[in-house]
Amino acid sequence: MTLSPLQQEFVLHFGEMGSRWGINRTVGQIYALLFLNETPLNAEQITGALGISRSNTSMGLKELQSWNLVRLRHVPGDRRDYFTTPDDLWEIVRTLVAERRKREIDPTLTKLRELEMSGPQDDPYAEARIAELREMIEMMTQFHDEMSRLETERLVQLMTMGRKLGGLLDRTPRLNPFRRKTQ
Amino acid sequence: MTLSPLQQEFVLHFGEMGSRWGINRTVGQIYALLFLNETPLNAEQITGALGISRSNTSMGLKELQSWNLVRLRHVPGDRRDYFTTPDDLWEIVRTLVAERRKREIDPTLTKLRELEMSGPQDDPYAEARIAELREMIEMMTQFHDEMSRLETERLVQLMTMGRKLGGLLDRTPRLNPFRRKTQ
DNA sequence: CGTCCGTTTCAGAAATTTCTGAAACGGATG
DNA sequence: CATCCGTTTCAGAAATTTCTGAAACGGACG
Repeated sequence: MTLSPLQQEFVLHFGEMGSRWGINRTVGQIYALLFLNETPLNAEQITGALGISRSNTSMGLKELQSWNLVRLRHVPGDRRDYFTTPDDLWEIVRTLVAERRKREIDPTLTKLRELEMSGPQDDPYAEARIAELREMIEMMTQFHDEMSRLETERLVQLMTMGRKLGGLLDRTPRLNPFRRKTQ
Repeated sequence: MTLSPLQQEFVLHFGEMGSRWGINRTVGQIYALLFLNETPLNAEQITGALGISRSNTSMGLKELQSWNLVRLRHVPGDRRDYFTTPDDLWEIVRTLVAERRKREIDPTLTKLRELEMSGPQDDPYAEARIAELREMIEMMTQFHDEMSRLETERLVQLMTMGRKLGGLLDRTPRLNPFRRKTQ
């Protein structure tokens, strides 16, 4: 497996961005490589293409699997594991958002609820701040839950509506009985 | 400055989450501390409360300022810098999203455009994949641009509408001339 | 202009994360 | 049940990130 200059550059970029994205360089590179390849790759091919150790590849693939970012494939008559990324970019984004929420938001929401459970602590400002934060996070996660139920087509439709969404609120009185401005 | 048990636990949690959020422990802790305190704190107070070095505090504050996550205040007759977080949680979220986009998305969007600029590379699948990715990111960043123009109240309104948004698409034919299903 | 009070910088130390090679593991097959 | 082929684990090495203390800096004030 040798990489085209295009693949090379893309892979290196994903490697560099890896740490900002909460994964490491290798994981970023492996993902990039799979993303650009139509045919699934096995661990040996990945190892060769990226010039990393076999065990590093194994770790990286495990990590990507824990993120649900890769699909495992099997080739008839070959018992090695082959990996790809989903074709559908929207599916990838959904997964990414869901997994980041799981790792970055949910533990904090749990912690905030715990802190509230442990009763008044004689620090009214902090308590209010924590409650407020919990409420906001709940609102956002609930919104996310509902958006993730939408079919992709609907989601895209909403996104492309863009600014019109704001105006829409005024035009749908039945759904928005408490709007501030009358038209 | 001594912390209440509530503050203590909140601060430690933010410290632990820091690395998942793309900041480090200290930065997370400083932010948490400021978040829970109504009155602004100076670097010395932060240093004492968290038991870290003065220079570490300085670095952390610099980092938080680069994220636009803290506000600088001055107390009359005192030339030390005092810091707080904005009161408005929505403002905080807006900032967070904007900054993460700047760090995690924009560089990649730039890179993708560069790769496309460098012309056909005799790797049609990779090229198509890159173009597709760029288009999706553009759609999402554009959507973000438009959402960030909305007043907070509107945003909250949209979020609490939740699932109704999906159905809404069918009921607004003027804004959605290409919808698939007729009611 | 020198002192005082606070902030920032920076080089090295400490801690953490990532990566490797070797060994253990596993399960299909003859 | 031994061998073969591939995967996973793991302890130590390497790299990176974070943190510290000391020194440099800066600007207000007498």
